[in-house]
Amino acid sequence: MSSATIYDVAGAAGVSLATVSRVLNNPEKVKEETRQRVLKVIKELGYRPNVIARGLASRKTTTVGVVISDITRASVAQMLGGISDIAQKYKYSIKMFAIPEDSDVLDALQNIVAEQVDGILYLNDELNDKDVDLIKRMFLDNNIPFVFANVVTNDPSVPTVSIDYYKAGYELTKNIIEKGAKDLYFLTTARRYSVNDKKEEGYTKAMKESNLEPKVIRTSGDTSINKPHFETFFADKNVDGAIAVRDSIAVSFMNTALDNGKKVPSELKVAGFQNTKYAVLARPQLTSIDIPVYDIGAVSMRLLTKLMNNQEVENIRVILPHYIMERQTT
Amino acid sequence: MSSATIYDVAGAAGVSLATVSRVLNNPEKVKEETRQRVLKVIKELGYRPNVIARGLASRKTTTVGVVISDITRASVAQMLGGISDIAQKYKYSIKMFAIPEDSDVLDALQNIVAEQVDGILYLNDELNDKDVDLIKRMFLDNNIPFVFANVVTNDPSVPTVSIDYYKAGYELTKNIIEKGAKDLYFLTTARRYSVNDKKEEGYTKAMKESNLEPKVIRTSGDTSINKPHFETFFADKNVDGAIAVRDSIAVSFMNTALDNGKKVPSELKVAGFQNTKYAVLARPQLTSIDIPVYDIGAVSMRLLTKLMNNQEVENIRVILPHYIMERQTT
DNA sequence: CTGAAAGCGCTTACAG
DNA sequence: CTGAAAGCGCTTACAG
Repeated sequence: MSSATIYDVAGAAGVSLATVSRVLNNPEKVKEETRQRVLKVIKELGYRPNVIARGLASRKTTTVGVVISDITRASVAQMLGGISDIAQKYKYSIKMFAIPEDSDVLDALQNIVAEQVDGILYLNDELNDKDVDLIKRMFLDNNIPFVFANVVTNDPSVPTVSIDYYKAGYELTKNIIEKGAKDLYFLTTARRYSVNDKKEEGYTKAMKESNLEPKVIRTSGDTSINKPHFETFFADKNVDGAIAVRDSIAVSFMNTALDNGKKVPSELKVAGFQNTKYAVLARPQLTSIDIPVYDIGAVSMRLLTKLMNNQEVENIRVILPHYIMERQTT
Repeated sequence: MSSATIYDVAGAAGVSLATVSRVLNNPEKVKEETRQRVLKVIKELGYRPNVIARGLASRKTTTVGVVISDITRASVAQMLGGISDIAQKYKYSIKMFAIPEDSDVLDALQNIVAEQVDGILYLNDELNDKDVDLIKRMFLDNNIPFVFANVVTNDPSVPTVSIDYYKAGYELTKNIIEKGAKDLYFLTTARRYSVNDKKEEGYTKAMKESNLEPKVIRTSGDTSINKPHFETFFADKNVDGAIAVRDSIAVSFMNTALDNGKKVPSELKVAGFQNTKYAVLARPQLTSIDIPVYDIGAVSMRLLTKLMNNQEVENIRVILPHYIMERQTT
């Protein structure tokens, strides 16, 4: 039942444990013949090195910590998919850490550091620049490589993979203005954080360029709370367009509009961000900014492997391309 | 920068490292006064035990492996949420293992075992009884506790947490028949596996009880492939009802029906399984079997902790309650 | 209640 | 190219 150890292999192959270790880690240093003999025994015994012992001896765990603040976000699963695929390729394991809502983030991160991960991936959290700075310092103090995935910050020293949210917000707004919207609203989350702020800046810029008044509505990310909020909206406001920071908010807004007799897209144009399944399954199908979520995960993980191995990295702030997926709502 | 070790603490507190270890693991064995002194030093130095060294020495890693075959499934994120919350409560870390599509599952599991996890959670995979049996034997051989979450099997010795899919399928079908559907189809995945097979059995039973002919359509789980498939459907078939094994399939079928001029629910009743956000955001809103996905994750993890600690478990096959969330499509 | 010592299963200079 | 030995940072009988 309990699996074979390196001693068992050494004994059966008639070599020292050091040689077995070399066969696994530095095969070129072992004579071909010996190597084959050891490899044969390894296979026969079904030996797999105990990664914990290896981790302690080598001070490398080949494990990365993935920090997730809100696991229910639609993008998390896809991002994890990208991370996982690349991690597998480079033989890294993934330890997942969900940070509970109202906990001390820095303390939670200390614990993650104590887990001896070789690097940390910090996923699309609702962080502002100050938060990022605090977290960055903590990682630096502990000398642990890190990458922020889908978190934006102005600090040029922070490794980041994301899209240009400012530009995306700008382009999407321009696009909808060109299609005729004038009373174009921007629906964002109540809580302010950098990713959504960037989208909003782009929106505001585009509106002003067209001499239109930016109108920002802050609402809950929770679609079930949105509905009553949106209901009151149509009673007292003129509105012929809406851009929401998430597809789910866009769809929920659109559904309320439809229930209130608005025609989409002729009377009201709607668009979202992320291009999730919601956008495709909605009727009419939702126009949305396509964000390469899987790629953000994959590229982040790739960047982290380079950082962990002290490889030369030309650019630690990667911007991935986005595009407007135009559908029936605009 | 590099954090303090147990030696540093012992030195600063004027005790042996054994005592420091006891303060952490068996505090009742240490004199109050000594304990306080050690605790104070621990806090001052910001000492956190190296979990890798602890794992090697104690042969317990307080880490569980979570095996996920298809991370893009809508339910995975929620299930991970439940798992994570309970794991945190019992101080377990989570290592995530995505099993690549066409890989050798048993070999992948061997690797997970080599990671020295204390237990394994196997998430809602598309497994049949034979697969489950193979996997179970592997875990047993390696003497590692495990729980299958949202996987059903007839083997009474396999710890499982899920809902009664047979009953759910039966009840949902009955419900829709009572509302008048006669040509009621069942849309399931091309690949056969136990969870969907159970739903189908329940459907078939209910249809036969009402002297209606069961009609099962196997289609892709991929909604983008479904559409052309469904298009041909309305050309040559009478259909006044459809139950799909997933919400996304149900919505995609309904949308095609709507495009083909069918009225929902008067001419066609539609229902799905899982009660995801898709069901709520769809128009008309979809009737669906509510599956407590978060709870399945949480209860699985709780069960696993008991198994890992050799606690008495009254029932290793937990069935959680489900209900029919009736909405506008039926 | 506390300490000295062995051991967990590996890696890695250091000799040879 | 290979082996003996130290060490990674802990836990845990065993003495006292």
